[in-house]
Amino acid sequence: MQIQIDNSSNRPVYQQIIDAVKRDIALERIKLGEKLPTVRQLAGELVINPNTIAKAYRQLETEGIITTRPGSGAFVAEMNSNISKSVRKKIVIQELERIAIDAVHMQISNEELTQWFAEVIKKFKNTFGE
Amino acid sequence: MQIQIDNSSNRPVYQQIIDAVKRDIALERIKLGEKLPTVRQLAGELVINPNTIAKAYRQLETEGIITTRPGSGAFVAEMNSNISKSVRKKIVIQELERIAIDAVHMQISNEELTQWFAEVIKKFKNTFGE
DNA sequence: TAATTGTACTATCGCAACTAATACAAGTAT
DNA sequence: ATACTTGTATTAGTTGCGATAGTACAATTA
Repeated sequence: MQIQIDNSSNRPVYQQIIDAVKRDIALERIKLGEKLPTVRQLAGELVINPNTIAKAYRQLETEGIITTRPGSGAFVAEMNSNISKSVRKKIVIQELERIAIDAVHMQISNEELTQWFAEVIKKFKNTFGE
Repeated sequence: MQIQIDNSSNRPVYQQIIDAVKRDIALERIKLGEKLPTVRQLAGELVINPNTIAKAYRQLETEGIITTRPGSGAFVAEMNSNISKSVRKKIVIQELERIAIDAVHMQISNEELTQWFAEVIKKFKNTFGE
């Protein structure tokens, strides 16, 4: 787990931790069943309040990304999305549209954007759904 | 200009207005030089404080999306991104990665995501850069 | 039994978002 | 010229979120 907190970012710290965990799982840097750093340990490393880490872990558990057990630790859970297919599509499309809009206003060409998309996809190809 | 404000959303109102204007421009619902609703008019329609609209317009002007003139109104400006190419790429890649990560955890397949991407792109194909 | 781990709770601080009211400056219409 | 419209600026106050701090609890591990 290598997490870089950007204090100048307007993205909340607890959210940056959630982002990092999700990213590392998607990139297979941490795998199913592996243990995450403890709340207090991560808090020490990053020099932030343990409550902030706890908040991130709590939300990750709510989302089904990890499972936690007091006395034991936090572990990477199996992937099984509890949201319905239609809702998932809605969410993703919404995010894709925002990118497209941003790209238009940045005067990025259709071809460029498509190529960048392909590059990104390649990075995660091992962990996509079946 | 048809703007829908979602008060239950955690996205700030002024940001939703910015999103809507950018979207309508990217979809060619409003075109170069056309006039936007006045601050007070929009505030009346959406039943929100004029200052909130003003804040959105001010930021849109800063980004170069619109030009405003007191006494006259706000108008759609020409598209010319002032950010460097490398920075633009960095921003877009970052957004694309976040989507990919979300998609992985939602167990969306590579093929599905790619198809959705293509669908979205098609909507905006007229307004992409050259 | 003692140490570790995640959770829960309360209190506090700082900041962003939003509302509100008002005044101002620049353009438009007559 | 005069009156109106338009975006801007300023100040003040409220609300909610993010983060910190300290403490206590429950479950697991050694």
